[in-house]
Amino acid sequence: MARSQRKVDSGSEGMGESSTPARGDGSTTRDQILATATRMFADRGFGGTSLQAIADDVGIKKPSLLYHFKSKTVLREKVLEALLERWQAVVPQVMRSATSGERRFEAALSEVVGFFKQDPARARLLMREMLDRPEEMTALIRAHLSHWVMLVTNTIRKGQEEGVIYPDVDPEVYITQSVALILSTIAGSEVVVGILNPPGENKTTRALERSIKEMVRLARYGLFIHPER
Amino acid sequence: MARSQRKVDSGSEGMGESSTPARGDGSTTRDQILATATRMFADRGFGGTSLQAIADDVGIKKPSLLYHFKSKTVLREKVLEALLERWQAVVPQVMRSATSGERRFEAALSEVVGFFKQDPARARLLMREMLDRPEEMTALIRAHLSHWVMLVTNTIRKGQEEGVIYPDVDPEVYITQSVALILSTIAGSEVVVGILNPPGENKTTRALERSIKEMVRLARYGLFIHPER
DNA sequence: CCTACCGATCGGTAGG
DNA sequence: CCTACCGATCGGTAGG
Repeated sequence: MARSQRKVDSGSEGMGESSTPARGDGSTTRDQILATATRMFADRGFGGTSLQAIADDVGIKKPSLLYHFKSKTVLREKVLEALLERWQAVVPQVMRSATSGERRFEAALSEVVGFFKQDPARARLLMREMLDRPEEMTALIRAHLSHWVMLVTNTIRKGQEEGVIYPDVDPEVYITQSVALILSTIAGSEVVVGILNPPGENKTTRALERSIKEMVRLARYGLFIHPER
Repeated sequence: MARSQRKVDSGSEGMGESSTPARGDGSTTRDQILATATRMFADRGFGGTSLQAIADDVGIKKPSLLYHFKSKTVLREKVLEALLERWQAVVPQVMRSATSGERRFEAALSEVVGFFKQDPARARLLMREMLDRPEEMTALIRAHLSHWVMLVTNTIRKGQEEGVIYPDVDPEVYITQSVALILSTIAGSEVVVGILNPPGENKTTRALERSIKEMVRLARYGLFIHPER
């Protein structure tokens, strides 16, 4: 079960900040804790993950973990912060793609899909937070995503004025639905793949690609009056 | 916090089966436990719900709960069974609606939506199970839903041959996506409503209706070549 | 970053 | 359906 059992030989030279002790692979203990916690919270949920399990996987003792994050709640907050930071990094690229036109729309969409496909734990984690703490999640989205939502909303409205997007699309709702679709496609991929693949072999990636393709199609056909084929 | 604190005065007349002691409202203790467990598992997750909390809410002691369900795992299984039984009850009606045509498609869709809207805990519960136990969930879906999925798949294929449904729709995947869309719309409604409604007032139902309407539109426009307006 | 330890709570059992 | 109780594990602290 342990992830990196190697003992850290540098234990007491007394001058490095303990939050950034050098590792062979360049990752700090703090980063390792965040990475493990992200994965475990996504897989088993916050309540279903013990600090002990995280500490074991990182290869430290529980009190050491609590030195880096002073409570389990703080750890959860930091995990979410790290996730949202990574998201903020891809937003500009998404926005550049989304400014207009169907081809660009598709590029923007696959940018978002890529963000979650690159690390499916992100999708599962966000979904769990939505279920576990809807109020906090709402606040978080308002703080970090409302600007993005507004921009996309405006782009859709422009498309409606130009007559290329269905006039009865509800832009804001459309966006939330699209994101929900992406999240559940990635987060639920294990189940969907299991349904698509007859009991026997599991061509996981194939079924996932098939799932993503249909999702993008659904998003496009629901938006553009004359979707390109 | 307690739901029904009233003491059951009939404690020892010695002849009724303990699994069906009469209640004023006609529900057995067993049913009350199932109902409370369903709601709590949906709200806080299986791991986040203690048997103590369920027992408190029902108004009995924990060991009494374990008399009705011999372990927490068994309780979870029975909760899911009860949910799937209710689902099986609406399937015939859905199928009758879905046999052909756009109007009928819409009726079938709103039948499914109604099932979850009637008790949103169902959507949250299924979503959590998908995240917590993907393998068991896959098996459960295969056992209880594969027949339904096959029928809808065939209906879509027929529509494609008749030229009313886009030929590039992937029927099986389309169905899973639609269900995912319904589930996340209902299960995530609290968050979505929070996003749609500016910080102040919360016209919950209005925003939810708006969300459901757009969801149905998305499903229709993604399926039919010339959607009726 | 560790050892040693805490009170609280967990799911579950014995026995009536 | 209850009282009484179990060992295990939980998040967290003291102190180094």
